Amino acid sequence: MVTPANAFVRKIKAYGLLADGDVRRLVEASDPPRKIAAHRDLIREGDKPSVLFVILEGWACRYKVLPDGNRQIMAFLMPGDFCDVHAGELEEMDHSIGTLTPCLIVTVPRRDVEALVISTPALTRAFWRAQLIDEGVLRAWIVSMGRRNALERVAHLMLELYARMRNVGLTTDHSCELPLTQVVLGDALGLTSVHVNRVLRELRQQGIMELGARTLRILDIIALGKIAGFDDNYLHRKIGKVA
Amino acid sequence: MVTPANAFVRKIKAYGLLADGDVRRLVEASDPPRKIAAHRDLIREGDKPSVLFVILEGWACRYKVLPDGNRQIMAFLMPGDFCDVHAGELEEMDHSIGTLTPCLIVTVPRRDVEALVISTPALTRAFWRAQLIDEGVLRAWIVSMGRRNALERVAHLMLELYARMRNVGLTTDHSCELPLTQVVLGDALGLTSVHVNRVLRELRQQGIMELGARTLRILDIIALGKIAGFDDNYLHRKIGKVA
DNA sequence: CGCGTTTTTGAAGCCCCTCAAGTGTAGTGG
DNA sequence: CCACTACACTTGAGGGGCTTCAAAAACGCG
Repeated sequence: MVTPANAFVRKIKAYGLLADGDVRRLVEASDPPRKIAAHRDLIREGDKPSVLFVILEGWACRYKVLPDGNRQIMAFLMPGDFCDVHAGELEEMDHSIGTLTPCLIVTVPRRDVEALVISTPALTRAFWRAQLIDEGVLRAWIVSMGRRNALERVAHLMLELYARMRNVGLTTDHSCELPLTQVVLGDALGLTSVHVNRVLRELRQQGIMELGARTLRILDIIALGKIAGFDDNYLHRKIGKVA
Repeated sequence: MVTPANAFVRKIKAYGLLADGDVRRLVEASDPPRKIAAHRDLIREGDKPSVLFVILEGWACRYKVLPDGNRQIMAFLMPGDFCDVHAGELEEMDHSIGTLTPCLIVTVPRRDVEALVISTPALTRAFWRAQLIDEGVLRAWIVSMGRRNALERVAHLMLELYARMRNVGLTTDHSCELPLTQVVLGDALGLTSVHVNRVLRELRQQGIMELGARTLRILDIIALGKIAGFDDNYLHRKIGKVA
Protein backbone atom coordinates (compact mmCIF):
# COMPACT_ATOMS: atom_id res chain seq x y z
CA MET A 1 0.00 0.00 0.00
CA VAL A 2 1.18 3.49 -0.77
CA THR A 3 0.93 5.86 2.14
CA PRO A 4 1.33 9.63 1.62
CA ALA A 5 5.03 9.88 2.41
CA ASN A 6 5.87 6.63 0.67
CA ALA A 7 6.29 7.96 -2.84
CA PHE A 8 8.80 10.52 -1.65
CA VAL A 9 10.77 8.10 0.48
CA ARG A 10 10.79 5.58 -2.33
CA LYS A 11 12.01 8.18 -4.78
CA ILE A 12 14.74 9.72 -2.65
CA LYS A 13 16.04 6.30 -1.67
CA ALA A 14 16.15 5.16 -5.28
CA TYR A 15 18.28 8.18 -6.04
CA GLY A 16 21.04 7.82 -3.57
CA LEU A 17 21.56 4.52 -1.83
CA LEU A 18 20.72 6.36 1.36
CA ALA A 19 20.76 4.93 4.83
CA ASP A 20 17.33 4.78 6.44
CA GLY A 21 18.52 7.26 9.06
CA ASP A 22 19.33 9.88 6.45
CA VAL A 23 15.86 9.75 4.99
CA ARG A 24 14.24 9.74 8.40
CA ARG A 25 16.07 12.87 9.41
CA LEU A 26 14.90 14.60 6.26
CA VAL A 27 11.31 13.52 6.84
CA GLU A 28 11.53 14.62 10.48
CA ALA A 29 12.78 18.07 9.47
CA SER A 30 9.77 18.66 7.28
CA ASP A 31 6.80 20.77 8.33
CA PRO A 32 3.44 19.04 8.84
CA PRO A 33 1.73 18.10 5.55
CA ARG A 34 -0.60 20.74 4.15
CA LYS A 35 -3.51 20.45 1.74
CA ILE A 36 -3.49 22.87 -1.18
CA ALA A 37 -6.45 23.37 -3.48
CA ALA A 38 -6.16 22.94 -7.24
CA HIS A 39 -5.01 25.88 -9.36
CA ARG A 40 -3.04 27.59 -6.61
CA ASP A 41 0.51 28.83 -7.00
CA LEU A 42 3.05 27.28 -4.67
CA ILE A 43 5.55 29.91 -5.74
CA ARG A 44 5.41 32.69 -8.32
CA GLU A 45 7.78 34.08 -10.89
CA GLY A 46 9.79 36.84 -9.22
CA ASP A 47 9.50 35.36 -5.72
CA LYS A 48 12.59 34.57 -3.69
CA PRO A 49 12.55 30.79 -3.20
CA SER A 50 12.61 30.02 0.50
CA VAL A 51 11.57 26.43 1.12
CA LEU A 52 11.93 22.96 -0.33
CA PHE A 53 8.62 21.53 -1.55
CA VAL A 54 7.80 17.87 -1.63
CA ILE A 55 4.58 16.72 -3.25
CA LEU A 56 3.05 13.77 -1.43
CA GLU A 57 -0.23 13.61 -3.33
CA GLY A 58 -1.58 15.35 -6.41
CA TRP A 59 -0.03 17.00 -9.42
CA ALA A 60 1.60 20.37 -10.01
CA CYS A 61 3.56 21.98 -12.80
CA ARG A 62 6.23 24.52 -13.57
CA TYR A 63 4.83 27.08 -15.98
CA LYS A 64 5.20 30.50 -17.43
CA VAL A 65 2.52 32.82 -18.82
CA LEU A 66 3.49 34.87 -21.85
CA PRO A 67 2.40 38.47 -22.47
CA ASP A 68 -0.28 37.28 -24.92
CA GLY A 69 -1.85 35.16 -22.19
CA ASN A 70 -0.59 31.85 -23.53
CA ARG A 71 0.73 29.44 -20.95
CA GLN A 72 3.63 27.08 -21.40
CA ILE A 73 4.11 24.22 -18.97
CA MET A 74 7.74 23.19 -18.66
CA ALA A 75 7.52 20.28 -16.24
CA PHE A 76 5.01 18.15 -14.41
CA LEU A 77 5.47 17.41 -10.73
CA MET A 78 3.91 14.22 -9.44
CA PRO A 79 3.79 12.46 -6.07
CA GLY A 80 7.29 12.02 -4.71
CA ASP A 81 8.76 14.92 -6.63
CA PHE A 82 10.56 17.69 -4.84
CA CYS A 83 11.69 20.99 -6.19
CA ASP A 84 14.10 23.83 -5.77
CA VAL A 85 16.39 22.13 -3.34
CA HIS A 86 19.12 24.68 -3.88
CA ALA A 87 17.25 27.37 -5.74
CA GLY A 88 18.14 29.64 -2.84
CA GLU A 89 21.32 30.25 -4.78
CA LEU A 90 19.26 32.31 -7.19
CA GLU A 91 17.71 35.64 -6.38
CA GLU A 92 14.29 35.04 -7.81
CA MET A 93 12.18 32.46 -9.59
CA ASP A 94 12.12 32.74 -13.40
CA HIS A 95 8.86 30.78 -13.54
CA SER A 96 5.93 29.78 -11.35
CA ILE A 97 4.87 26.49 -9.84
CA GLY A 98 1.16 25.83 -9.53
CA THR A 99 -1.06 22.93 -8.53
CA LEU A 100 -3.13 21.17 -11.17
CA THR A 101 -5.15 19.11 -8.70
CA PRO A 102 -5.64 19.33 -4.96
CA CYS A 103 -2.27 18.49 -3.45
CA LEU A 104 -0.83 17.27 -0.21
CA ILE A 105 2.60 18.78 0.25
CA VAL A 106 5.27 19.19 2.86
CA THR A 107 7.81 21.96 3.00
CA VAL A 108 11.23 21.88 4.57
CA PRO A 109 12.71 25.21 5.71
CA ARG A 110 15.72 26.09 3.63
CA ARG A 111 17.93 26.38 6.70
CA ASP A 112 17.16 22.79 7.70
CA VAL A 113 17.71 21.55 4.18
CA GLU A 114 21.12 23.15 4.06
CA ALA A 115 22.11 21.81 7.45
CA LEU A 116 21.04 18.33 6.47
CA VAL A 117 22.78 18.49 3.14
CA ILE A 118 26.03 19.61 4.74
CA SER A 119 25.93 16.91 7.40
CA THR A 120 25.02 14.05 5.07
CA PRO A 121 26.97 13.87 1.80
CA ALA A 122 24.78 11.01 0.61
CA LEU A 123 21.83 13.37 0.65
CA THR A 124 23.76 15.95 -1.33
CA ARG A 125 24.53 13.35 -3.96
CA ALA A 126 20.91 12.20 -4.06
CA PHE A 127 19.74 15.77 -4.65
CA TRP A 128 22.38 16.29 -7.32
CA ARG A 129 21.26 13.16 -9.03
CA ALA A 130 17.63 14.24 -8.96
CA GLN A 131 18.60 17.62 -10.36
CA LEU A 132 20.51 16.05 -13.24
CA ILE A 133 17.60 13.79 -14.07
CA ASP A 134 15.20 16.75 -14.08
CA GLU A 135 17.55 18.40 -16.54
CA GLY A 136 17.44 15.31 -18.73
CA VAL A 137 13.67 15.48 -18.75
CA LEU A 138 13.82 19.12 -19.86
CA ARG A 139 16.13 18.17 -22.71
CA ALA A 140 13.79 15.36 -23.73
CA TRP A 141 10.96 17.89 -23.90
CA ILE A 142 13.04 20.10 -26.17
CA VAL A 143 13.63 17.16 -28.49
CA SER A 144 9.91 16.46 -28.56
CA MET A 145 8.90 20.04 -29.26
CA GLY A 146 11.56 20.48 -31.90
CA ARG A 147 11.47 17.26 -33.85
CA ARG A 148 8.32 15.29 -33.13
CA ASN A 149 4.87 15.81 -34.61
CA ALA A 150 1.76 15.95 -32.44
CA LEU A 151 1.13 12.21 -32.41
CA GLU A 152 4.70 11.37 -31.47
CA ARG A 153 4.79 14.15 -28.92
CA VAL A 154 1.68 12.97 -27.09
CA ALA A 155 2.93 9.38 -27.16
CA HIS A 156 6.30 10.41 -25.72
CA LEU A 157 4.80 12.45 -22.91
CA MET A 158 2.43 9.67 -21.93
CA LEU A 159 5.33 7.23 -21.73
CA GLU A 160 7.43 9.66 -19.71
CA LEU A 161 4.65 10.19 -17.19
CA TYR A 162 3.82 6.50 -17.06
CA ALA A 163 7.46 5.59 -16.45
CA ARG A 164 7.83 8.18 -13.72
CA MET A 165 4.65 6.99 -12.02
CA ARG A 166 5.92 3.43 -12.23
CA ASN A 167 9.20 4.48 -10.64
CA VAL A 168 7.35 5.56 -7.50
CA GLY A 169 5.06 2.56 -7.48
CA LEU A 170 1.91 4.31 -8.62
CA THR A 171 0.96 2.14 -11.57
CA THR A 172 -1.13 -1.01 -11.70
CA ASP A 173 -1.05 -3.23 -14.73
CA HIS A 174 -0.56 -0.80 -17.60
CA SER A 175 -2.51 2.11 -16.22
CA CYS A 176 -2.08 4.95 -13.77
CA GLU A 177 -3.84 8.03 -12.54
CA LEU A 178 -3.26 10.99 -14.82
CA PRO A 179 -5.50 13.90 -13.84
CA LEU A 180 -4.53 16.26 -16.66
CA THR A 181 -7.09 17.95 -18.88
CA GLN A 182 -6.54 18.24 -22.60
CA VAL A 183 -6.00 21.97 -22.16
CA VAL A 184 -3.17 21.24 -19.71
CA LEU A 185 -1.65 18.69 -22.07
CA GLY A 186 -1.81 21.23 -24.87
CA ASP A 187 -0.08 23.83 -22.72
CA ALA A 188 2.68 21.34 -22.01
CA LEU A 189 3.09 20.05 -25.56
CA GLY A 190 2.88 23.35 -27.39
CA LEU A 191 -0.37 22.28 -29.04
CA THR A 192 -3.99 23.38 -28.85
CA SER A 193 -6.39 21.33 -26.80
CA VAL A 194 -8.38 20.78 -29.99
CA HIS A 195 -5.49 19.04 -31.63
CA VAL A 196 -4.60 17.07 -28.51
CA ASN A 197 -8.14 15.78 -28.61
CA ARG A 198 -7.80 14.61 -32.20
CA VAL A 199 -4.50 12.86 -31.45
CA LEU A 200 -5.98 11.09 -28.42
CA ARG A 201 -8.88 9.93 -30.58
CA GLU A 202 -6.43 8.52 -33.11
CA LEU A 203 -4.52 6.61 -30.41
CA ARG A 204 -7.78 5.34 -28.93
CA GLN A 205 -9.18 4.19 -32.27
CA GLN A 206 -5.97 2.33 -33.02
CA GLY A 207 -6.27 0.51 -29.70
CA ILE A 208 -2.94 1.85 -28.45
CA MET A 209 -3.93 3.84 -25.39
CA GLU A 210 -6.87 5.50 -23.69
CA LEU A 211 -6.92 8.64 -21.61
CA GLY A 212 -10.12 9.40 -19.76
CA ALA A 213 -11.66 9.54 -16.32
CA ARG A 214 -8.38 10.98 -15.06
CA THR A 215 -6.75 7.68 -15.90
CA LEU A 216 -4.18 6.61 -18.48
CA ARG A 217 -4.46 3.07 -19.84
CA ILE A 218 -1.78 1.81 -22.17
CA LEU A 219 -3.10 -1.05 -24.27
CA ASP A 220 -0.16 -1.59 -26.61
CA ILE A 221 3.03 -0.27 -25.05
CA ILE A 222 5.18 -1.60 -27.88
CA ALA A 223 3.27 0.35 -30.49
CA LEU A 224 3.22 3.44 -28.29
CA GLY A 225 6.97 3.27 -27.78
CA LYS A 226 7.53 2.86 -31.48
CA ILE A 227 5.44 5.94 -32.27
CA ALA A 228 7.22 8.02 -29.63
CA GLY A 229 10.72 6.76 -30.29
CA PHE A 230 10.81 6.37 -26.54
CA ASP A 231 13.97 5.32 -24.74
CA ASP A 232 13.80 5.67 -20.98
CA ASN A 233 17.54 5.87 -20.43
CA TYR A 234 17.23 9.60 -19.83
CA LEU A 235 15.27 8.90 -16.66
CA HIS A 236 18.39 7.13 -15.32
CA ARG A 237 16.56 4.53 -13.36
CA LYS A 238 19.31 2.02 -12.74
CA ILE A 239 18.86 1.25 -9.08
CA GLY A 240 15.87 0.33 -6.98
CA LYS A 241 13.78 -0.56 -9.98
CA VAL A 242 10.11 -1.03 -9.24
CA ALA A 243 8.45 -3.72 -11.29
CA MET B 1 41.89 42.13 -23.98
CA VAL B 2 40.41 38.65 -23.69
CA THR B 3 42.96 35.91 -23.22
CA PRO B 4 41.94 32.25 -23.61
CA ALA B 5 41.25 31.48 -19.98
CA ASN B 6 39.67 34.84 -19.30
CA ALA B 7 36.15 34.04 -20.32
CA PHE B 8 36.05 31.06 -17.99
CA VAL B 9 37.56 32.91 -15.04
CA ARG B 10 35.20 35.80 -15.64
CA LYS B 11 32.22 33.51 -15.73
CA ILE B 12 33.03 31.37 -12.73
CA LYS B 13 33.82 34.44 -10.64
CA ALA B 14 30.59 36.10 -11.62
CA TYR B 15 28.75 33.03 -10.37
CA GLY B 16 30.06 32.71 -6.91
CA LEU B 17 31.83 35.64 -5.33
CA LEU B 18 34.90 33.44 -5.28
CA ALA B 19 38.25 34.31 -3.82
CA ASP B 20 41.01 34.59 -6.42
CA GLY B 21 42.75 31.62 -4.78
CA ASP B 22 39.77 29.33 -5.35
CA VAL B 23 39.68 30.08 -9.03
CA ARG B 24 43.43 29.75 -9.36
CA ARG B 25 43.40 26.31 -7.80
CA LEU B 26 40.72 25.21 -10.24
CA VAL B 27 42.67 26.56 -13.18
CA GLU B 28 45.84 24.91 -11.89
CA ALA B 29 44.10 21.54 -11.61
CA SER B 30 43.12 21.60 -15.25
CA ASP B 31 44.96 19.71 -17.96
CA PRO B 32 46.85 21.68 -20.63
CA PRO B 33 44.52 23.29 -23.20
CA ARG B 34 43.81 21.18 -26.26
CA LYS B 35 42.68 22.11 -29.74
CA ILE B 36 39.73 20.19 -31.11
CA ALA B 37 38.61 20.35 -34.74
CA ALA B 38 35.08 21.32 -35.70
CA HIS B 39 32.39 18.66 -35.83
CA ARG B 40 33.99 16.34 -33.33
CA ASP B 41 32.23 14.79 -30.37
CA LEU B 42 33.61 15.67 -26.96
CA ILE B 43 31.43 13.00 -25.45
CA ARG B 44 28.82 10.68 -26.90
CA GLU B 45 25.42 9.45 -25.81
CA GLY B 46 25.94 6.28 -23.80
CA ASP B 47 29.44 7.21 -22.62
CA LYS B 48 30.24 7.36 -18.93
CA PRO B 49 31.13 10.99 -18.22
CA SER B 50 34.60 11.19 -16.74
CA VAL B 51 35.93 14.73 -16.92
CA LEU B 52 34.84 18.33 -16.56
CA PHE B 53 35.06 20.26 -19.83
CA VAL B 54 35.68 23.97 -20.05
CA ILE B 55 35.48 25.68 -23.41
CA LEU B 56 38.03 28.46 -23.73
CA GLU B 57 37.50 29.27 -27.41
CA GLY B 58 34.96 28.18 -29.99
CA TRP B 59 31.43 26.85 -29.86
CA ALA B 60 29.94 23.45 -29.08
CA CYS B 61 26.46 22.10 -28.49
CA ARG B 62 24.50 19.43 -26.69
CA TYR B 63 22.53 17.44 -29.22
CA LYS B 64 20.68 14.26 -29.94
CA VAL B 65 20.14 12.49 -33.25
CA LEU B 66 16.76 10.83 -33.73
CA PRO B 67 16.21 7.51 -35.51
CA ASP B 68 15.05 9.33 -38.66
CA GLY B 69 18.36 11.18 -38.81
CA ASN B 70 17.03 14.50 -37.61
CA ARG B 71 19.17 16.34 -35.12
CA GLN B 72 17.93 18.41 -32.22
CA ILE B 73 20.32 20.78 -30.49
CA MET B 74 19.38 21.36 -26.86
CA ALA B 75 22.02 23.86 -25.76
CA PHE B 76 24.86 25.94 -27.12
CA LEU B 77 28.17 26.04 -25.30
CA MET B 78 30.27 29.16 -25.81
CA PRO B 79 33.62 30.37 -24.47
CA GLY B 80 33.64 30.22 -20.70
CA ASP B 81 31.01 27.50 -20.45
CA PHE B 82 31.73 24.31 -18.59
CA CYS B 83 29.70 21.17 -18.56
CA ASP B 84 28.91 18.05 -16.61
CA VAL B 85 30.51 19.12 -13.39
CA HIS B 86 28.77 16.41 -11.44
CA ALA B 87 27.40 14.24 -14.19
CA GLY B 88 29.53 11.47 -12.73
CA GLU B 89 26.52 10.81 -10.55
CA LEU B 90 24.82 9.39 -13.62
CA GLU B 91 25.81 6.15 -15.30
CA GLU B 92 25.78 7.34 -18.88
CA MET B 93 25.16 10.37 -21.04
CA ASP B 94 21.65 10.68 -22.46
CA HIS B 95 22.92 12.98 -25.23
CA SER B 96 26.11 13.95 -27.02
CA ILE B 97 28.25 17.05 -26.96
CA GLY B 98 29.98 18.06 -30.18
CA THR B 99 32.01 20.99 -31.42
CA LEU B 100 30.51 23.35 -33.98
CA THR B 101 33.75 25.21 -34.67
CA PRO B 102 37.37 24.48 -33.86
CA CYS B 103 37.63 24.70 -30.10
CA LEU B 104 40.22 25.25 -27.43
CA ILE B 105 39.22 23.31 -24.34
CA VAL B 106 40.62 22.24 -21.04
CA THR B 107 39.53 19.22 -19.07
CA VAL B 108 39.74 18.71 -15.34
CA PRO B 109 39.90 15.12 -14.07
CA ARG B 110 36.76 14.24 -12.14
CA ARG B 111 38.76 13.24 -9.09
CA ASP B 112 40.36 16.68 -8.90
CA VAL B 113 37.03 18.41 -9.41
CA GLU B 114 35.49 16.49 -6.56
CA ALA B 115 38.42 17.16 -4.24
CA LEU B 116 38.28 20.86 -5.06
CA VAL B 117 34.54 21.04 -4.61
CA ILE B 118 34.73 19.35 -1.22
CA SER B 119 37.51 21.61 0.00
CA THR B 120 35.98 24.88 -1.21
CA PRO B 121 32.28 25.31 -0.50
CA ALA B 122 32.26 28.55 -2.52
CA LEU B 123 33.12 26.53 -5.60
CA THR B 124 30.32 24.09 -4.89
CA ARG B 125 27.89 26.97 -4.70
CA ALA B 126 29.22 28.47 -7.91
CA PHE B 127 28.73 25.21 -9.76
CA TRP B 128 25.24 24.83 -8.31
CA ARG B 129 24.40 28.29 -9.48
CA ALA B 130 25.68 27.59 -12.98
CA GLN B 131 23.67 24.38 -13.07
CA LEU B 132 20.48 26.17 -12.05
CA ILE B 133 21.01 28.81 -14.70
CA ASP B 134 21.56 26.19 -17.37
CA GLU B 135 18.26 24.70 -16.30
CA GLY B 136 16.60 28.07 -16.68
CA VAL B 137 17.94 28.31 -20.22
CA LEU B 138 16.49 24.89 -21.02
CA ARG B 139 13.11 26.03 -19.72
CA ALA B 140 13.31 29.19 -21.82
CA TRP B 141 13.93 27.04 -24.89
CA ILE B 142 10.84 24.99 -24.09
CA VAL B 143 8.79 28.17 -23.90
CA SER B 144 10.16 29.27 -27.26
CA MET B 145 9.50 25.98 -28.99
CA GLY B 146 6.05 25.67 -27.51
CA ARG B 147 4.62 29.13 -27.77
CA ARG B 148 6.64 31.31 -30.14
CA ASN B 149 6.49 31.38 -33.92
CA ALA B 150 9.60 31.24 -36.06
CA LEU B 151 10.27 34.99 -36.04
CA GLU B 152 9.90 35.28 -32.27
CA ARG B 153 11.95 32.14 -31.75
CA VAL B 154 14.89 33.36 -33.81
CA ALA B 155 14.76 36.74 -32.10
CA HIS B 156 14.74 35.16 -28.66
CA LEU B 157 17.68 32.87 -29.38
CA MET B 158 19.74 35.72 -30.79
CA LEU B 159 19.12 37.76 -27.66
CA GLU B 160 19.96 34.84 -25.40
CA LEU B 161 23.25 34.23 -27.16
CA TYR B 162 24.07 37.93 -27.32
CA ALA B 163 23.38 38.34 -23.60
CA ARG B 164 25.51 35.33 -22.73
CA MET B 165 28.36 36.57 -24.89
CA ARG B 166 28.09 39.98 -23.23
CA ASN B 167 28.26 38.34 -19.81
CA VAL B 168 31.72 36.98 -20.59
CA GLY B 169 32.89 40.19 -22.23
CA LEU B 170 32.81 38.97 -25.83
CA THR B 171 30.65 41.68 -27.36
CA THR B 172 31.61 45.01 -28.85
CA ASP B 173 29.03 47.64 -29.50
CA HIS B 174 25.92 45.64 -30.41
CA SER B 175 27.64 42.81 -32.19
CA CYS B 176 29.44 39.59 -31.41
CA GLU B 177 30.90 36.56 -33.08
CA LEU B 178 28.27 33.94 -33.79
CA PRO B 179 29.69 31.17 -35.97
CA LEU B 180 26.47 29.20 -36.42
CA THR B 181 25.17 28.15 -39.82
CA GLN B 182 21.50 28.37 -40.66
CA VAL B 183 21.31 24.59 -40.57
CA VAL B 184 22.62 24.63 -37.01
CA LEU B 185 20.16 27.33 -36.02
CA GLY B 186 17.35 25.29 -37.55
CA ASP B 187 18.44 22.22 -35.60
CA ALA B 188 18.34 24.25 -32.41
CA LEU B 189 15.05 26.02 -33.07
CA GLY B 190 13.08 23.09 -34.42
CA LEU B 191 12.85 24.77 -37.83
CA THR B 192 14.23 24.04 -41.28
CA SER B 193 17.23 26.01 -42.46
CA VAL B 194 15.07 27.26 -45.33
CA HIS B 195 12.68 28.90 -42.94
CA VAL B 196 15.46 30.23 -40.73
CA ASN B 197 16.79 31.90 -43.85
CA ARG B 198 13.48 33.58 -44.57
CA VAL B 199 13.16 34.82 -41.01
CA LEU B 200 16.68 36.23 -41.04
CA ARG B 201 15.88 38.05 -44.29
CA GLU B 202 12.78 39.53 -42.68
CA LEU B 203 14.77 40.78 -39.69
CA ARG B 204 17.46 42.15 -41.98
CA GLN B 205 15.01 43.95 -44.26
CA GLN B 206 13.32 45.55 -41.26
CA GLY B 207 16.69 46.85 -40.09
CA ILE B 208 16.47 44.98 -36.79
CA MET B 209 19.48 42.68 -36.96
CA GLU B 210 21.95 41.10 -39.35
CA LEU B 211 23.57 37.70 -39.18
CA GLY B 212 26.37 37.03 -41.61
CA ALA B 213 30.10 36.49 -41.88
CA ARG B 214 29.90 34.54 -38.62
CA THR B 215 28.88 37.75 -36.88
CA LEU B 216 25.68 38.91 -35.23
CA ARG B 217 24.89 42.62 -35.41
CA ILE B 218 21.88 43.92 -33.54
CA LEU B 219 20.72 47.20 -35.03
CA ASP B 220 17.53 47.77 -33.05
CA ILE B 221 17.68 45.89 -29.78
CA ILE B 222 14.41 47.40 -28.56
CA ALA B 223 12.49 46.10 -31.56
CA LEU B 224 14.22 42.72 -31.31
CA GLY B 225 13.36 42.42 -27.64
CA LYS B 226 9.75 43.32 -28.36
CA ILE B 227 9.46 40.65 -31.04
CA ALA B 228 11.04 38.01 -28.80
CA GLY B 229 9.26 38.97 -25.62
CA PHE B 230 12.75 38.78 -24.15
CA ASP B 231 13.37 39.19 -20.44
CA ASP B 232 16.87 38.27 -19.34
CA ASN B 233 15.98 37.60 -15.72
CA TYR B 234 16.27 33.86 -16.38
CA LEU B 235 19.99 34.28 -16.97
CA HIS B 236 20.27 35.47 -13.35
CA ARG B 237 23.03 37.93 -13.97
CA LYS B 238 22.90 39.96 -10.80
CA ILE B 239 26.52 40.14 -9.82
CA GLY B 240 29.67 41.04 -11.65
CA LYS B 241 27.76 42.66 -14.47
CA VAL B 242 29.87 43.43 -17.53
CA ALA B 243 28.84 46.55 -19.36
C1' DC C 1 -31.49 18.79 -11.73
C1' DG C 2 -28.73 22.64 -13.38
C1' DC C 3 -24.55 24.77 -14.43
C1' DG C 4 -19.68 25.10 -15.38
C1' DT C 5 -16.06 22.51 -17.18
C1' DT C 6 -14.27 19.31 -20.35
C1' DT C 7 -14.50 16.78 -24.46
C1' DT C 8 -15.70 16.32 -29.18
C1' DT C 9 -16.39 17.45 -34.02
C1' DG C 10 -16.43 20.41 -38.34
C1' DA C 11 -14.73 23.94 -41.62
C1' DA C 12 -11.52 27.19 -43.21
C1' DG C 13 -6.96 29.17 -43.18
C1' DC C 14 -2.15 29.97 -42.24
C1' DC C 15 2.49 28.91 -40.87
C1' DC C 16 6.04 26.22 -41.84
C1' DC C 17 7.72 22.13 -44.45
C1' DT C 18 9.17 19.75 -48.62
C1' DC C 19 11.20 19.70 -52.85
C1' DA C 20 13.91 21.88 -56.15
C1' DA C 21 17.01 24.91 -58.37
C1' DG C 22 20.19 28.53 -58.49
C1' DT C 23 23.67 31.74 -56.41
C1' DG C 24 27.40 33.02 -53.74
C1' DT C 25 31.88 32.01 -51.24
C1' DA C 26 36.00 29.81 -49.34
C1' DG C 27 39.46 26.54 -49.95
C1' DT C 28 42.41 23.39 -53.01
C1' DG C 29 45.28 22.03 -56.49
C1' DG C 30 46.90 22.51 -61.13
C1' DC D 1 45.35 32.94 -61.70
C1' DC D 2 41.81 30.03 -62.70
C1' DA D 3 39.16 25.57 -62.69
C1' DC D 4 37.11 22.71 -59.42
C1' DT D 5 34.81 21.27 -55.29
C1' DA D 6 32.24 21.60 -51.17
C1' DC D 7 29.42 24.05 -48.45
C1' DA D 8 26.31 27.71 -47.10
C1' DC D 9 22.92 30.81 -48.47
C1' DT D 10 18.87 32.24 -51.20
C1' DT D 11 14.48 32.06 -53.50
C1' DG D 12 10.08 29.94 -55.48
C1' DA D 13 6.02 26.83 -55.71
C1' DG D 14 3.04 23.69 -53.70
C1' DG D 15 1.33 20.96 -49.85
C1' DG D 16 0.20 19.44 -45.20
C1' DG D 17 -0.13 19.71 -40.15
C1' DC D 18 -1.82 22.34 -36.84
C1' DT D 19 -4.52 26.51 -35.55
C1' DT D 20 -8.52 29.31 -35.23
C1' DC D 21 -13.24 29.86 -34.79
C1' DA D 22 -17.57 27.93 -33.64
C1' DA D 23 -20.87 25.06 -31.58
C1' DA D 24 -22.68 20.90 -29.72
C1' DA D 25 -22.35 16.92 -26.68
C1' DA D 26 -20.84 14.76 -22.46
C1' DC D 27 -19.28 14.90 -17.95
C1' DG D 28 -18.98 16.02 -12.98
C1' DC D 29 -20.31 18.20 -8.98
C1' DG D 30 -23.11 21.21 -5.99
